[in-house]
Amino acid sequence: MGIDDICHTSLTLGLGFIAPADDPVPVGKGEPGNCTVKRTPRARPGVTAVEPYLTLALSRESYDVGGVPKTAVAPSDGNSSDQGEGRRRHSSPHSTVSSFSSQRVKREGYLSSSEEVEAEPLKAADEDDSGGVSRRRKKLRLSKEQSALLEESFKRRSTLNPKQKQALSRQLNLRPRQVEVWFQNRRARTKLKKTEVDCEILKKCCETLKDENRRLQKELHQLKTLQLAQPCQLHMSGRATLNVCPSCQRVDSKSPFSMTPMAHTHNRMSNPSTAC
DNA sequence: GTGATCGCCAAGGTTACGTCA
DNA sequence: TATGACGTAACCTTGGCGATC
Repeated sequence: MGIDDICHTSLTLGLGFIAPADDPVPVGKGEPGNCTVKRTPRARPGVTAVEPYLTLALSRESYDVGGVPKTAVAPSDGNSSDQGEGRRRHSSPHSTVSSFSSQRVKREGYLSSSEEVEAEPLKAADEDDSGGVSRRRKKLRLSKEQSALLEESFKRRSTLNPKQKQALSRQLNLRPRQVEVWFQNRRARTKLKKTEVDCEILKKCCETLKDENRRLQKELHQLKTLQLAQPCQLHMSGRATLNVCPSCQRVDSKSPFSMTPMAHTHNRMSNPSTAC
């Protein structure tokens, strides 16, 4: 299928299709209360409601139980910045066709009735005070219970497979996408925190090494001075030599004239992390 | 075996909202 | 009460990787 074909398909089957704002569609067949939600594609600022987006379903029969076109790419959840992750993702490695796929829709749980968990956050985000279509995303504040459960899950595993995500989203009464985003952000924060901790450790390590270096330089200087003052004592046997580490120039303070190599010193310096 | 596609993730970043001092 | 700082939910972009077709 070429680009032209795709374009024709979009025009023929889906261009300008908008679920009527006053036509709530049922969501969540098995959900308690069988709530309804206005799944209205929200317009971008300055863009009319007929902004083209793709759908292959024009009739109500083509909706799944979640009330969402099974193969449609709706304009995601609506505000200007979060338009169509599925439209833009993999723009480089994947083709235009691919980026018009239903990735985002699937992620949002639109494709599968089993994935449609709840829609209240969407509903809240869909309408402004005047009952019209809001262009702002409604930020959800997770409850303490939700946060605790998410944290607990994150402690067990920092990534979720689709089943786990689904189960967790049901348990939390959140959309799978929300669980996914939470885990992504959580992983990012964890890594950032770890990086900060590592940075502090390295700073301390660096200071320690600087101090040690200064001390060793001083020690070396003293020994060189001593060597100049008493050369015969340092070459009494003709075999004894200063035991100086070639990399850090440290002299074995316990036995400066030993014949044994300073393996421990080399190891310490070649692996700075063990030095701290 | 190879290429296209898909799904997921990481990394690095932005935006917008809620909270609090 | 207004405001700025901060935390964070939600999202974007680019790119990598494994699985599948």
